[in-house]
Amino acid sequence: MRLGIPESDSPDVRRLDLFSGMDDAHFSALMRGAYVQNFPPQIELITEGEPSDFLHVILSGSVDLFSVWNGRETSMATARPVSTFILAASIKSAPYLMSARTLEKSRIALIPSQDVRNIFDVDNFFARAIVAELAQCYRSVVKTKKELKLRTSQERLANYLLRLQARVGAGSQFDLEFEKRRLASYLGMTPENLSRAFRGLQAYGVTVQGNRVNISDQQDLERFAKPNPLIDDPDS
Amino acid sequence: MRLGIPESDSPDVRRLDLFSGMDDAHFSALMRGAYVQNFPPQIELITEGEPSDFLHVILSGSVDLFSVWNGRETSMATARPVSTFILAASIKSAPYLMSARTLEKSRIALIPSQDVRNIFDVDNFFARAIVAELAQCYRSVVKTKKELKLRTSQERLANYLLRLQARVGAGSQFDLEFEKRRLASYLGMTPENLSRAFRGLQAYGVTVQGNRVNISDQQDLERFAKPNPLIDDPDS
DNA sequence: AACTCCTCTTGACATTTATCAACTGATATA
DNA sequence: TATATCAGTTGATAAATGTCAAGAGGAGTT
Repeated sequence: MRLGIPESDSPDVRRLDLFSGMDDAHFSALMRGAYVQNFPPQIELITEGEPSDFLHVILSGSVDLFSVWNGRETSMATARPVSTFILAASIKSAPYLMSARTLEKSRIALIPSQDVRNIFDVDNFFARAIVAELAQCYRSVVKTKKELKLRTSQERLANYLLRLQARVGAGSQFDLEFEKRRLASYLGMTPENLSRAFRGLQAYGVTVQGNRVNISDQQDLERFAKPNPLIDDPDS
Repeated sequence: MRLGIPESDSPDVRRLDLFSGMDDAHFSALMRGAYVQNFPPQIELITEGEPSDFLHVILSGSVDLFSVWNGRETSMATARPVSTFILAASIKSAPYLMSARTLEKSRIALIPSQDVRNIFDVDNFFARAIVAELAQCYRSVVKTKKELKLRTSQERLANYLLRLQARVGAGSQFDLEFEKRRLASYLGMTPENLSRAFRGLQAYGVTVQGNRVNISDQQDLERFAKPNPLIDDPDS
């Protein structure tokens, strides 16, 4: 761990929507108080309920945001480069609502929440960017909550596959982005049920071998999945 | 409908966290472009997917925020006085993700989204308040999503009752705030299942007659419900 | 009182989802 | 080569939840 973000990482952070419009001096001030650290896989970065002292920026690797209650655990979201997470908790100085653990070797910048709040007060571009980011996060959770309440597990899987396909810009073949047990948890079902959901989607031309997904009849799958921009579009 | 918010309503709006800290001139500017309107019950104020031209402030009555997909409908949240709704869509100029309908006779202020964005740029207090409000909304959805994924329907009902009891500051007896069919939808279950969940909670000292709820053994219910601040506390 | 409308409840049943245990297949390792 | 490990799958079964149809109980109306 070292104080101040090294030259090599700074441009990656700067490029984020959250930081791209702000004043140079303000950005430098933010970076001066920040750390960058490399973490091995499966490290718990954040535990829900703890005070939120840092805004996290993931530079490489990936991070699972998950929650626990009464001995049960569920995956809430995945953070990937280059983006921030737990912005809301940082801004409010409120305890984290979700825990975070690295899924793979990851490089992460930690910016003191107090610095974020200070710069927020003096930089209108930054303030606007924070608002945009928060609004984006909010709408993203609303969409996943809608999906949970309105779709069966098989429908969630079908639409997830279509979203993944669109995101990686793939044709009929692409790879799952992480292990199936986590995908199951993310989609709100058990691993056993995910297997059965995949098998059920064979009727609509979906096959899986290991991590490889093949969609043989796009139209047919879409007819079943009924994707909707107000749930499935990442923006909008 | 009339242009400009009347004297009688203005203080109610001003009192909101979102507006309480801002400059007088800026507040007046916001109010000048705003409407106030009275709506009868069961009026659809907003339809999801439409462009978000106004920030809504509910002055009296109550509003149901709900969503639809593939012929299914679910209640996502209830807006009550005095608070705003669909702030995120207004800020982003993005389409509404949820529809809104009045549950009862309601008085609602409509502030043009463009005005909100303009004042945001020149009033730092207002900007900070918007960020705080958005962060609050975000955390609120995260909590309800956690509850959906981690709790069974009976557990959700038990914890909902405890939250309602705390909110209305009641002892062992209090009234449900709206009809059971909507409560069921809000909690993510069918009306039939809500009935059975209530019956199941009799084992923990909960009885219902009409809208009247009686909790005869607080400890026992809490032992079953296992409320958790990171899901059930409205603030934090 | 009789009727209507409505929400809520109940019972029977179907579907969905979870649980548990066993098994498969791939990978790594000794 | 044998073995251990682990994610994933499968089957049997259980539990949770949804669906459908019928009935109970209120509130208002005629």
